[in-house]
Amino acid sequence: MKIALDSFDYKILGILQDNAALTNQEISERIGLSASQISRRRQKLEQEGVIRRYRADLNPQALGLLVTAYVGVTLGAHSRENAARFRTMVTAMPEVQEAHTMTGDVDYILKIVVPDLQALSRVINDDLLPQEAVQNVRSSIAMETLKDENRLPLRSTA
Amino acid sequence: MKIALDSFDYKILGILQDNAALTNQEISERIGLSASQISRRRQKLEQEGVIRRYRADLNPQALGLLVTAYVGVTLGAHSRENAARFRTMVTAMPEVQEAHTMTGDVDYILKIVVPDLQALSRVINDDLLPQEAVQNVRSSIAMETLKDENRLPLRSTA
DNA sequence: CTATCCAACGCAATTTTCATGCACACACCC
DNA sequence: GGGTGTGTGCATGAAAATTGCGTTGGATAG
Repeated sequence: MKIALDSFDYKILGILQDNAALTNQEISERIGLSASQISRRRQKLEQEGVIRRYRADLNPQALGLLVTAYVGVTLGAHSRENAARFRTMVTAMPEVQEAHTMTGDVDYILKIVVPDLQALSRVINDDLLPQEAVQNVRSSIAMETLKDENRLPLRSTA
Repeated sequence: MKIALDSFDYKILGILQDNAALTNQEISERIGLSASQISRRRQKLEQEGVIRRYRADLNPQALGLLVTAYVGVTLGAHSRENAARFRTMVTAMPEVQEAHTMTGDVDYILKIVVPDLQALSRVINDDLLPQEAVQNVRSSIAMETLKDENRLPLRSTA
């Protein structure tokens, strides 16, 4: 199933990506399309899976989550089961916001958000390092976040 | 101004963080508080800045954004202006989802999302490397994303 | 122990927003 | 030229959010 999006769809996505609290009427006024059409197009986009869901974007500072860190994990040449266990574990850890397998010298990169450095240390020493599969862990702490919008770049063409 | 949150607030935040499309009535049923109170508490949380905004979470695959990369940037010992220019530039680049200044041997980590490897190469060679301040760039590509929910870990206490 | 106060609560009424049936317009194909 | 299909705006009915209001419960002071 091919998904065809026109420029109205892109405009709607671009707006909703920044502010999903706008009413269809407000979106309507910004892009010059009736509110009912906005509604129908949104339904389509949701059904097609282009819009995965709607989320509240919380302020980490206000919640006492002051430390963001990127942790590079290297796995040893271990059993498939241990590696699988590592992935399951990491996926289930609430402090881990993102986890990717990477090309290059590091196998995994984890984005971790915690209240303070002590909590980071706990996560690394108690949760990550004890795992069989883990050979090495290198963490780097974000001192200042310049940008963290997780806004996808929508191609302007079409 | 100290922000005091009780367990109802945490429950609301936890739910909205996963699904902001739920009605107050539905949230009400899940946590045992009337819909009108959910509404009032949400207003308070929004006003206090705990809830920053509501966003549509888009599917990168469906939009042809197939490549996620983490790029570590090292700055040379250059002028303050060049460094500032770098930060401005990076903040304005749509492909850059996140940008953090880091502790350790790398000055910045950028999370970049692009359609393909060619586009990544373009970003690095045309946008990043030509900058005065930039000394070195090392990129690592995400082969598989295990987790990318950007869900903050809300402390269960209180 | 009781009176008072204040914040939080639920209910119900109001207002806003959403969803959909319907008729029309435009483009494309036969 | 006529028919078909997709997309559109308008208007209506349904659903949801918001808010006024009276009440409740817990803390504090007398």
